[in-house]
This record gives sequence, structure tokens and C-alpha cells, in this order.
Amino acid sequence: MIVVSIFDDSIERLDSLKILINWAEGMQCLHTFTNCNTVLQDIETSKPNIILMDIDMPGINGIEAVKIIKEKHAHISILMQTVFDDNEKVFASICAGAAGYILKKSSPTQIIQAIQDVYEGGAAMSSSVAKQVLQAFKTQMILHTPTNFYLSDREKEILGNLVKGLSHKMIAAQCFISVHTVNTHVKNIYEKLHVRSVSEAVAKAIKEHIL
Amino acid sequence: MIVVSIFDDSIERLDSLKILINWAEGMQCLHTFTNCNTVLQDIETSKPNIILMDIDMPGINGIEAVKIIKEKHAHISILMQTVFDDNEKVFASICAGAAGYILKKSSPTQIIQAIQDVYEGGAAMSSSVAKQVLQAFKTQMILHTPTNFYLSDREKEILGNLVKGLSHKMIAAQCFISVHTVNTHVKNIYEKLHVRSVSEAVAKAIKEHIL
DNA sequence: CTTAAAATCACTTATTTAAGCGATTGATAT
DNA sequence: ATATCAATCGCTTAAATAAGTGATTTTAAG
Repeated sequence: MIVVSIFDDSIERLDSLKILINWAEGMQCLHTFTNCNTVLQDIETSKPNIILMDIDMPGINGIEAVKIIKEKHAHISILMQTVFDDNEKVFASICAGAAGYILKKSSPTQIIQAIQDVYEGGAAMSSSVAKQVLQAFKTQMILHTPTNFYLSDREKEILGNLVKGLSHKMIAAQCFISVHTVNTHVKNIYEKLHVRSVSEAVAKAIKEHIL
Repeated sequence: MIVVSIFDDSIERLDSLKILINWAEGMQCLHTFTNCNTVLQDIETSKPNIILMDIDMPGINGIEAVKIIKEKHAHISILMQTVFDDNEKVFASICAGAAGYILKKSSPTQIIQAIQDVYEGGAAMSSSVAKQVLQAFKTQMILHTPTNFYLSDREKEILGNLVKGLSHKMIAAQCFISVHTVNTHVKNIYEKLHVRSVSEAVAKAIKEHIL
């Protein structure tokens, strides 16, 4: 039996969600709370597997609450709910440790499904939220997509050692080549990366993920 | 009417998906294809709104196909399907521009729902896939737990200039101080960061997000 | 077979860095 | 009031680096 606790400042919504969950098979909701001021204590009394958390609440807001809960009860999965799929709040919730993010306009079936998914270890997101996360994820990844500067393997190896903070001499020893050769390689690296010092090269190597 | 085209190397799966979609209200599937070798041409003939794309196919694989399709038809949403929720492939698909990623074990209802979600501009993910995306997203975001090395403002400023690749002399000019002072600051920075060269300092500054 | 690229080594010179020493001033905290 | 810290400046020396020029060898590609 999945035990669900709900935090929402609207008593009407609290009631309807409670009825929905108790109607659904395999889950029950015995405790609901209108704010998060005593959230840890509330969890002690209700011992939920899953928490339905409203984001906009007076006092401690939903995102803060997630952080507080996750610190003490990492195993409890929290499903966020809001009216709007606000970018900032979605990301903040995810970072705080929420297992899902659904809109309040979601259908009863979707809400039940989301709780089920989260209980089974998955994540649940309304499609519009998923869209945003995917978009953000994509730009994050593409931002970190290495530009190809056509460094040779040896050059990459040497650049890697520069990033580690090794001097030319140490690199020479490491790679069993002479300092002169290291010098030449470094010069070529500078050419290819369009930089004129180690620091610039290292900065570029890290920022552009050339590894 | 949502027009769906399907690419999958299994004819049985192709048939059952086709039946499912044609059974569903508001969508139809007239064309299916067992490979992506002539994918652009196939799209010309079938003119789909949504494409269901298998990942593992002989010849051009699903991810490559997405890239090819998205280049010419950015407006067509593509829903990926595979047996396994393999990390790499999920991310690659997202970056290629897929609008969703569902597992083949998804229920008929979920598949129909996913197509609907994607058609409405959202994204669709199986909960286990969503879980992975969220996890990756979170670590990407949260990696930024800046350790405090107690650098003074001036030291941070100078470190920032080192990261930009400026030499001591250039920094001196920039900050209207002497090279000697820059030297002293740099020495202090090295002490605080426990490094012994610009490259190490720059690497640490970027990696640990000291800015 | 010729060309091009990658990797290697060498030498030089001017500039830059690292590291060591020491010192003054002003602000802040005890 | 005194101690601590940040910021500043100065000098020195040894080591490291940047930039130039030039050359050999191997491998891959055309």
C-alpha cells in the first residue's frame, strides 16, 4: 500500500486529492497539511512513501520543503504540483530533489499514474514540463559539445597534462620525449586553439571540454 | 487528424503499432518502413506529423535518422522507442532533437498518450527514462557547489584575469598596480588554492567555479 | 609515388614566472 | 591598543616559457 501525504494550502484541493487517492487501488492518503511549517513533524506522524507537494504555499514554500525533507528522509519521493510550468521553479524543484513535476490541471488518471511511477522508482512529468526539461538539457549538452580543434592524440595528451598543471619538463618525463618536443607540441596547440599562453589554453581546454 | 509514420525493423511490431494507431481516435498510420535508408524520401511520400522511430535498426540507426530528418523537417516531432532505457542513447536522442523517448514495453494507452502529448507540443518520456534525464540534469546543475578558498576580492579579480589568459604584466596594467604586486597576489592565490602554477590555478578556478 | 600531416629533436633569445626575502599602509576585529 | 589581514611595492635569482628557424622520420592519403 502506497501511503501518500499531501501539502497544499487549498483545503478544497486537499480534500479532492485525498478522495482521489483513497479511491485509487493500492494507495491511501490519511494525512493532509495546509502548510510546511512543521513539515518534518508532519512526516513523523503520517509516515508517507510519497508526498504530493504544492509549490506555492505561505510560509515555507514547496521547494524549500523538499530540501528540508530530503535532508532527513532521502528515501521519500516527492511529486511537485503547480498551476504553471514555470521554468525556474521546475529546475529548482529538480535540483532540490523532487522526483516529478506535474501540473494541477493534470487529469485524475495522470495524477494516479504519476504517483505510481514515482513509487516504482521512476520520474513523472507533465508533458509540457518534460518539454522544458528536455530543452534545457539539450542546450546544456550542446553547450558542452566539444568543438573539434583537430588536435592530434599526442597534442591532446600534452594539453591534458598542462591542465593537470605539469610543466614542460614534467610532461617531457611523463611522455618520454624531450622538452624541445613538448615545446613544439605546445606551440602547435596554441596555433590550433588560437591562444598565446598556457593559461588560455587550459581555460579553453576545460571550457570547451577538449579531453 | 494526426498522421503517424513508423520506422522499425520488426514487421510484427510495425503491424501491431499500425493497428493500435489506426484504432485510436484522431490519429492514423498509413505508412510504415523497416529501415531508414531512404528516410527523407519516405517522409515525402507519407507526410507525417509524428514519427515513431525505433533506435536499433540495421543501416542508418534511429538516432542518425533523427538528425537527418530534423535537418530538413524541423517541425516533425519524433518519438523514440527502444527495448532498453540505455543512458547514452537516451541522451544522444534528445540531443539529436527527439521529442520523446518511450520504452517498447509501454502499454498501448501510454503509446497513444505519448503521441498525443508530442503532437500537442509537449515531450513524452517513460518514467524510467525521465528518471535518468532528471538525474543527469540535476548532477549537471548541482555540480556547482563552490568550495570557499577565502580569496580576497582582489585575488579573485586577478585569478579571473589569469583565466582570461592575461600575463602578470597585462594584469598589472589592467588593475593599475605594479607587476610586483601582481606577483605577490598570484603567490598568495597559489598558497590558498594549494597549487604551484598558473595552469593549475586556472584549472582549479574553472573546475571549482571560483568566480 | 608524391604529398601532407604528425611526431620527433635541436638551438637561440627575450621575456615571463616562481620563490625567496622584506616592507609599508589602512582597515577590521579583538 | 594591538594583532591580523588585505593590498601595495621592491629586489633578486633561477627556472620556465614563448617564438623563431630548421630538420628528420613515419604514416596516411591522394
